[in-house]
Amino acid sequence: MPRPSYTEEQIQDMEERISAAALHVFGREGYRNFSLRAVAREMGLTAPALYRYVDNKDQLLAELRAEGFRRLGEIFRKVAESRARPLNKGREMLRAALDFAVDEPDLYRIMYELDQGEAPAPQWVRDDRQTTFDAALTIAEGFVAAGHVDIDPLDLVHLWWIGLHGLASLDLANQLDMGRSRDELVEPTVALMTNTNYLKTVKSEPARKPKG
Amino acid sequence: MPRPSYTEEQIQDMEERISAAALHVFGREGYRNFSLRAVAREMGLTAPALYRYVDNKDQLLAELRAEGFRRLGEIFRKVAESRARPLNKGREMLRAALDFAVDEPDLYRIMYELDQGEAPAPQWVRDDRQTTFDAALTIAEGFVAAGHVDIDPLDLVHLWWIGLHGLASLDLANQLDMGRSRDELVEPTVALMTNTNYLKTVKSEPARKPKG
DNA sequence: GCGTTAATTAAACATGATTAACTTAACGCT
DNA sequence: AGCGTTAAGTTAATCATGTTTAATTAACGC
Repeated sequence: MPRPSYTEEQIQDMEERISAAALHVFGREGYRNFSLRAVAREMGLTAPALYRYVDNKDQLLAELRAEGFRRLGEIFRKVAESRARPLNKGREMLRAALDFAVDEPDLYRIMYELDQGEAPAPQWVRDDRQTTFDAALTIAEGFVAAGHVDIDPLDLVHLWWIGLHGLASLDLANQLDMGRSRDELVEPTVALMTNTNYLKTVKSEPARKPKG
Repeated sequence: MPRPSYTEEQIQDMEERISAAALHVFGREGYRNFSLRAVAREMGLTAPALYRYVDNKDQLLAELRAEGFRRLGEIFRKVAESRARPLNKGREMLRAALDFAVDEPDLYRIMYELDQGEAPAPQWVRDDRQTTFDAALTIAEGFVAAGHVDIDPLDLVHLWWIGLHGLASLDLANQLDMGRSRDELVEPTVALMTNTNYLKTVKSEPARKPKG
């Protein structure tokens, strides 16, 4: 006899509309001025109404972050399933991830600039991240298995991740204004990260004691 | 006959106390909860009092950012002036910068996570950043001049910067929880960034068309 | 103590996150 | 049609924030 709750579809639709609006607001207002009220305004609602679908601001951002990782994972999986040679799969993956950062700067920012020291990401976000990472790891394993390099695949993904994120992050932070642009750096970075000579010797470097 | 203004020293002292308090608060509260009022409380003042020394919140953060770049530049210059061989200078620089990020995580975060898309850094901050970058460039030039690699020094510093920031940033964002820790990645990263075989071939890689 | 002006505070305003209380709308039932 | 029930949404309220304006206090030379 009571008014029925929204169906699962309706709720999901609502959540998607909120995500879309949030992303839109984030892109327009930036990190500092991103507010739930603005998201609500964007949707023609009042802010408290959002609380029926979102626990709080952090959770909404976490939602977006998880979605970002999922999308990136999808991209990785597509590369992994392509019939390119392992060497090129590695390179394509790096380029694709950089493209993702350029195409979805807001999403990328949310993915990586959020839990900096503050509350760590909730487990379900980490799970999505792990899945994405695993897809990349698969590609690295193929790369190593093809005999291109002599390195633990897990080390290799990490190095890829570092190069990838370093370039993407500096670019999005508008710090690449010192003589070389992102476009000029993509290929050198990709080359460095997948240069087989380079990587073969990484392991044989004499160990240095860390720090002081 | 009127009460005299603070001397230059007093003002500078005040500014330093504000910076110190701000950094302290930032470290304690994180980015999201960093507030001028908290800084004022920390100093036993009220928030409006700060406005005599600081234009606004953004400017205070910009101040900290500039100081961060200056400190990092000091570190680079020390390495540059050491009598190590050019190859090792490059490696020491990378390690020193990573140490800096670990020792001053708050400063590092402010340096790189701030003007993400929003208002770009004011010119005086960029100037300090440029000076720091130039110090690193000097080291890269020595590295190249020593014949270790065949690459434009400007490209090389950028690659260094990318690797450096990639690792530091992922670490500070608490994202290195997927099998390899920061400590385990420092040396492989440094090695990759200064491996002479690796870099010699970067230039000769066939160019790929960027993006789509 | 007095006048003057710097340093600081108290008050105020606008915006934000979040919660609580209220209103409205949509159903099943009679 | 009207009632009971409950979901969805709104309004009102609380508290923290950045920032500005109007006091207030403090330190000096006289």
